Amino acid sequence: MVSFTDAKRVVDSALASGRLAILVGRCRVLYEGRAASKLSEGDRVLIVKSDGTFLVHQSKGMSAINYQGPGAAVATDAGEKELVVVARRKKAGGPAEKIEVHFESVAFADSFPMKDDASLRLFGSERQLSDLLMGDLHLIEPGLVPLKKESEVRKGTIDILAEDKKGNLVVIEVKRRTAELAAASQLKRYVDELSERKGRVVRGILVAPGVSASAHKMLDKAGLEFFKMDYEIGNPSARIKGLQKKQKELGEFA
Amino acid sequence: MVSFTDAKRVVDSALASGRLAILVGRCRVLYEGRAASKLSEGDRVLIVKSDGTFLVHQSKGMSAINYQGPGAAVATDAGEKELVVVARRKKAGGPAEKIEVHFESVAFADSFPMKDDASLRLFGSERQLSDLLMGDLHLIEPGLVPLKKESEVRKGTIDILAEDKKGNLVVIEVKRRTAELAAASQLKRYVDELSERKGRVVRGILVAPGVSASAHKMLDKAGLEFFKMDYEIGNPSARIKGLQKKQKELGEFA
DNA sequence: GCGATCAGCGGCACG
DNA sequence: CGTGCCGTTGATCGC
Repeated sequence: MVSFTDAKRVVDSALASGRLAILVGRCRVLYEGRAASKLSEGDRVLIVKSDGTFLVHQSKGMSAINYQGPGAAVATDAGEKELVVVARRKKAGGPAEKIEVHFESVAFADSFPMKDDASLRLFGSERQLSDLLMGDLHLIEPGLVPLKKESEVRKGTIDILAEDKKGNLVVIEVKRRTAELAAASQLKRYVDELSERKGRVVRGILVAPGVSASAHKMLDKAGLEFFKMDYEIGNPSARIKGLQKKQKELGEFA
Repeated sequence: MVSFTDAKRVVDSALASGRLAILVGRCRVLYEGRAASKLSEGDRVLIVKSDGTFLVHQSKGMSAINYQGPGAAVATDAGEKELVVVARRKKAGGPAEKIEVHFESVAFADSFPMKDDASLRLFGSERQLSDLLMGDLHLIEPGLVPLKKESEVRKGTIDILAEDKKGNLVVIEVKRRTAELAAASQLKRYVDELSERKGRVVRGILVAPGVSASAHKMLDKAGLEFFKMDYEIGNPSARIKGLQKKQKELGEFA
């Protein structure tokens, strides 16, 4: 058991010296900001990072039950009957936010210096798959050549803009997992905008490892296409295994 | 400093007895599964929950840099030069996943019993706002009456299905924050499906505290409408402040 | 700063 | 189990 004043000192000194503080104890939590929440008494882990990150974890589940992102101002108040740790934050364009953690007992409190200059190297992101695909557009369809990557249109960013052998513009949207309705709608937005701006037919191809039934139907109706893309991810690499044309030219492209 | 064998014991016994384990130390992390990642040496916090949840946190940022959800099988291996903690998991329909945390030193290791039966009560969710709105549809438009809430259609779930005074079906989609292109597309999917199934014109209203310019334009083009909804969130309540009709009947509904 | 999108999204609810 | 979608989404990138 840790006294409230000791626990307060741990958090205060951690904040002052850029260390990470960990508290474990019985507490209730109040949140008010973009939404509001109450969590009654229970044992939880509180992590306070030097950048203001504030995380309350319960005994189960992956997500913090209450949290505040980098930039939060953390204050402590040790009373007779409880220790209160408060995180306040004003996000740009949003309401003021506040989390109060009321500890009725603290089982553990300590802080740790955290030297860490490393950043994650991730393999298999959509962006990386899209890059790989750029060099292999002929696998999707002979004669398909890339025009531009990550082309900005008013309605978002087109993953790959290409041209087919007939000279048609082709919008390619890549998904790293099964494409659903939202992905089909997204592709349709790009194709609609581009076709309207160019005043001619624009093809659209959704490239993903799979597609949901209703997304596929929606593509059909809109004259858009789907290509199944398989890929393998190792460490440290990602590789597109091969592209199987599952469906071709559903619409007519004069 | 904690010995590798002691740290291993902490994790093993925590897993055996349903406690939550916390390790702090210098480590590198390897991940391979749906994607793959490498993170070189640095000081991190590892949390292992009794449900298999596995979280690696760096000194900054809100999100765990590597993680595994509930259900992961955690194993430890204390060697001469390092302590390895591995989490494995096979998600349904997904590839096998594995995280390896290689500790070269452990600054802290302990486990804690976590009694916690409380669950979060959240106020101001979209669902709640939608419920509030159901009782006040006349504020959006005189004569608007609710037909159904959370109505399932093939393409998703319609927040509120209503009927206007002319007998037109009205699909209402509620967003708790500024509506963007995706929200407009979502509404359009519902309206298109319903109008096709019913064989008659169906109105669609996007209700949100704001709307992006391009989303608004897209609504216009599709003959859909937008209503600005303001709300207040207190603890423990959420209240829709009042509805101002910002734009009415952009399309023609014979 | 707004806006659009990705995320190893996670989580939930419903078919 | 797939599918859709909300989330206090967070994080990123381009304008």
